Amino acid sequence: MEHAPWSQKGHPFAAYWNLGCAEANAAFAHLIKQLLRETRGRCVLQLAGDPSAYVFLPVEGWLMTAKVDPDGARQIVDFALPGDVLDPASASMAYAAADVVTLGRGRLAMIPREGWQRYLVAHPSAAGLFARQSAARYARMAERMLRLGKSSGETRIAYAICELFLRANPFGLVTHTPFHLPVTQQVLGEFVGLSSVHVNRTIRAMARAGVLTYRGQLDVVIHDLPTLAAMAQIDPTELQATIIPSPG
Amino acid sequence: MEHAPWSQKGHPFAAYWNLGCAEANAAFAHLIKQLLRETRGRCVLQLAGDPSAYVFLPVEGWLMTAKVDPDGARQIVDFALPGDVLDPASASMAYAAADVVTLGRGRLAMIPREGWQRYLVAHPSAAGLFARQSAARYARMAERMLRLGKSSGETRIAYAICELFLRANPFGLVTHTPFHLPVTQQVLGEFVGLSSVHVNRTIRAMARAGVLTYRGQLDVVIHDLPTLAAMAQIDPTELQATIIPSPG
DNA sequence: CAGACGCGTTAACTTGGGTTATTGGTCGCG
DNA sequence: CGCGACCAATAACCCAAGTTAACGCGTCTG
Repeated sequence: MEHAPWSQKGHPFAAYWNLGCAEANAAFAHLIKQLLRETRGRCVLQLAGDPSAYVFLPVEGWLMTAKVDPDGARQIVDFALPGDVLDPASASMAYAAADVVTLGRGRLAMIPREGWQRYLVAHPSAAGLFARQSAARYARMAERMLRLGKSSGETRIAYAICELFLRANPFGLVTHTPFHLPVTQQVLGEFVGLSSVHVNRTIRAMARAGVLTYRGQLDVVIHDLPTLAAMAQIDPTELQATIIPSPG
Repeated sequence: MEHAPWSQKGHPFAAYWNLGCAEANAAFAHLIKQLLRETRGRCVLQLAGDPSAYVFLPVEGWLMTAKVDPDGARQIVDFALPGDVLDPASASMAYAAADVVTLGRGRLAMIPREGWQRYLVAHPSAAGLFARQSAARYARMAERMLRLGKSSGETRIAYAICELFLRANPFGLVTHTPFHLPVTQQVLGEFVGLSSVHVNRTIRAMARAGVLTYRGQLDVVIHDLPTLAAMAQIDPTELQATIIPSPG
């Protein structure tokens, strides 16, 4: 196949949006070609309540959608990993329901919503993939709401790590080898609804129990996936099937 | 306009799915005509993890999507009110991400997912409304995750009542008059992630403060919407615009 | 009609996790 | 190089919400 500008061997992004149809791939490449931009640091792309004209497609690095309450506390609603298409629209479609923020350095495409919708209508295989992504996002949010509402801090954190581990490694459950988790303990706390202090307490306890280790600031090694999965109250294979959209 | 079998004056359901196009309305009526069924009591229509072939459309009464954890604790993920279309699919599309359960007596249509998708492709105005509904659901879940992760019990309960009040009254913010809230305190607790005891404590306190009253078991009268909205940390008009899809 | 059940209500006691504060390490930058 | 910013780590204290238990009421049902 033609080597599209956004394609990269072994990269989740390329695997997701290779639709096995040269025409659709070309249309996709054309859609995002002009729109790639670099990001670094924490950078707000969209504010909740502001007019919303774009969908966001991270190519490298992660995005997050978040909401901030009047006291300044922030809740992360979902992460978008490379290949995910993130539409922050609220019920009115014209305004955003949540903030969109970058995490560290990366590249992303901002695609005008209308262009994106035309692309979906023209390419049913792309529409199918987007529908699977949307269903996956719903399943993830449901799963996380269960943890948020009913589970202990340990379970919430174990679940979050499992989810992000599965999403960051869509091709297999590789343990004993570091995977990159570009979130500080503060951010992890904003994701699971705990203070950063309690995140720290809990992760240290998990490390002491031999479940996982940090290699440097942002790389995690899972030593004992069965125990981690038990803490998270999930079955890894099953969770993968429900929250990871099958590509192409 | 022709009086379709599902149409009913002043009913939210009819307002949502009157697409202002006779052909689309007829196709819609045809789609659900054969599939209406009555429900009563708590009744499980779909189990998480089971094969999922239908989307659910309540016509009278509410549905809920929920997840149950290994200890038997339940978290309600979202409610579906008359006119909402509820697709419980997970990432794989073939299995359900959550349980679907009825609340009390009502009527609903179970539409095979494929038929529903064909209908959306054939009728862009319906697809547009469905997209707005999906965006509204996302906005609601984001808003609720913020409360679930970061807010006090009082705020969560006030928010839940505001959300359901707005959704149950899509045509205006009518206070001082009872509206029907077909959920017990137990269920409300499962919605906001609190024990039923704490839900009771909090609602009694709100009643003592003159914010709202119960008329009978399931009908609520809001006396002081500004205070309730302040407790919920929202602006009612703004919230309405972000979580209620505009009809037709 | 009597029993059982579900629901609302309240009280007494316990605990998980928030809050605040302090220390030390590491990175980026003037 | 030294400063400031950010982050991990840990301790001490406290409170919001969970848990358990008990009682009353309405309603379904055998």
